Amino acid sequence: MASPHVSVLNLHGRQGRWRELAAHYRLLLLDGAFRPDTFVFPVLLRHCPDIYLGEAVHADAAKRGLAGGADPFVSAALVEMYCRCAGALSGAARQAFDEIPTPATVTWNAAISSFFRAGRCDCARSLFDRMPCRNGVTWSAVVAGYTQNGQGREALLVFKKMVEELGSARSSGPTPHSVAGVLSACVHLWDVSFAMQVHGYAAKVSRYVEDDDFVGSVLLDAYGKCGRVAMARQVFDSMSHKNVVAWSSLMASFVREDNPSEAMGLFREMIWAGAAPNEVTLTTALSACAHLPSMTAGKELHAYLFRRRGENPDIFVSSALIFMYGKCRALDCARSVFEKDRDLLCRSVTPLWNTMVSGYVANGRADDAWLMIRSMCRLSSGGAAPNSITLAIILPLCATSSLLPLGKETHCYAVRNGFDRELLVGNSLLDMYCKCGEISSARSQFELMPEKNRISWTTLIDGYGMHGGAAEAISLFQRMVAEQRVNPDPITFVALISACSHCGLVEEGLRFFKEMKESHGVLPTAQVCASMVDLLARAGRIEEAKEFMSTMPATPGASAWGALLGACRIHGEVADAESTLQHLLALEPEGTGFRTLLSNIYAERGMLDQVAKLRTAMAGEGVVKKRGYSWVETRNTSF
DNA sequence: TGCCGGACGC
Repeated sequence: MASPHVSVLNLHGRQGRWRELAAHYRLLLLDGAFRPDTFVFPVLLRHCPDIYLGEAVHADAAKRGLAGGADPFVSAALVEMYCRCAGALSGAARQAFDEIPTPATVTWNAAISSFFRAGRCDCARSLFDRMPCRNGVTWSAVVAGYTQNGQGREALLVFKKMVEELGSARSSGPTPHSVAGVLSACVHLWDVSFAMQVHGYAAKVSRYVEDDDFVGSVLLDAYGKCGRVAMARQVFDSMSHKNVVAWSSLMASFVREDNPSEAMGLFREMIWAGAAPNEVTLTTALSACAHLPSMTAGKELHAYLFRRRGENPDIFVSSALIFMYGKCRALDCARSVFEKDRDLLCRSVTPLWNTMVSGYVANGRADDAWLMIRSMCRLSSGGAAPNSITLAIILPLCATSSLLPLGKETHCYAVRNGFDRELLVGNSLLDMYCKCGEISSARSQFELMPEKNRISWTTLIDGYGMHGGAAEAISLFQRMVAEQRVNPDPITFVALISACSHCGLVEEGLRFFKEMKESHGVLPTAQVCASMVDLLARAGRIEEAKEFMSTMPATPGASAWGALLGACRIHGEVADAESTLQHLLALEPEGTGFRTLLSNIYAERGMLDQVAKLRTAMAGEGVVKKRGYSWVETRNTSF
């Protein structure tokens, strides 16, 4: 008669209330008729919060003759508990598994998943390889396990192995779980062609994509995240039942590809279709309003939220609301949402503070951002501890205003709290030191980083380029290629070619452009082409730059023409400057900087009539040049 | 009555 007790214990466990669970268990023990059995111990083990209590439960189970492999379910739960509570350091989990004389398939599966959750891919794999009889759950557990541990390539290999062993018979073929799992791996790897293969394979052997809304939503999410929104839309349209995840995911894809109005259109379509949006959908819709940006649509959503939830805010939704108001330059509205929801949310609300700070940063209100940071640190007055995201928001502020002392103070905070070892913070520190001109500090920060990605390398290459260190930039790039841990992307080449450009190393720049396509498989973007135009034109090879622009793979944009105009100024090429300006004005009619640049070219050549004509024309069109300003700091006050 | 999969913010 264990079932009613198990339900009560499970209820407490699912709500994370171990103390109540343990109290209920002790109460049950007082009843002489109660015998803890094979159903009770797994519940106790699954929910116990730490290794000490876990060992106590283990001892209790042993006393009642249920441990040591006597019961397969208890043994599986012991494996799970030791993995969860002792993590990667304990052999107890492995020992608990080895004690089971003949594990059932579910026991193998549970143990494999537990090892993956503890990050012990090696143990999970050795169990998988030793398993006498695998089922569909086994394969999907291994695919998901590798994906969750960041080993997407391994997940793909296991999926391929599964297809080979099971064939494509519907009865024994891929389960919906394994298809969904491998698609997550494709997203991690950004491997859209494998996702397409999985799609084709699933379509051949089943109707999962159309009939299983879970698989459909994972597939459309994979396409969306890999930048194939049109394909995501096709999958969405083919789904016979569109669940809330499918709607939200497609909306998010539109926002990601900078098409927020399409996302809002989809949101309205969803409401008309009678589907109910949840917190995630609303967060995504708010994000679309922020990207438009549309205060009207955002306010409508705010009103809808208020009617719907009353006074119960959700941290994601509140954060999105603050972000939306910040993007609409309505910082007072953002601040009032922040003040109210910060008090209503009883949990840690650091993300809310972060969003508010980033709103001030995005609107150029650096002083307000710093005031918030200071009050965050005063936890006694209702602040929240700054985390690594906070640091990534404020470090660029130290860089743009060249507030090096504040940057260093932030660096110290990061070191004291262990955030400096995180990639995001490490890259932000690197960028801050580069922009503040402390290139040697940037270098030591780079060398100290335990983990580096493409952004780390590119940031430092760009930093050397900005400070005339083309030789260091080139040797750093060569080291990046030699180490083969990360691949360069178009941005890396922009940094590298710009470094060559600033030092007049035209031939090297041309060589890197050639290598980019031929050796690294990186396709030139508009930005890369603009840096090539800059390279040639800045060195006075204006004709070659123009020739490059007429043959370059991307259509020349404002940055390419702007680079040409800048070079015309250096080399006093008035006629070229005039024709270049016409192209720029066609692309950006509102641009005032370019016209000012041309007027400076006239002025430097003594062509004062032309200067006057241009200035009059600008005034006639109502074009006003933004006033430039510089930033000075003395005794902690900025001017 | 236990094993595997999904969407959102800073």
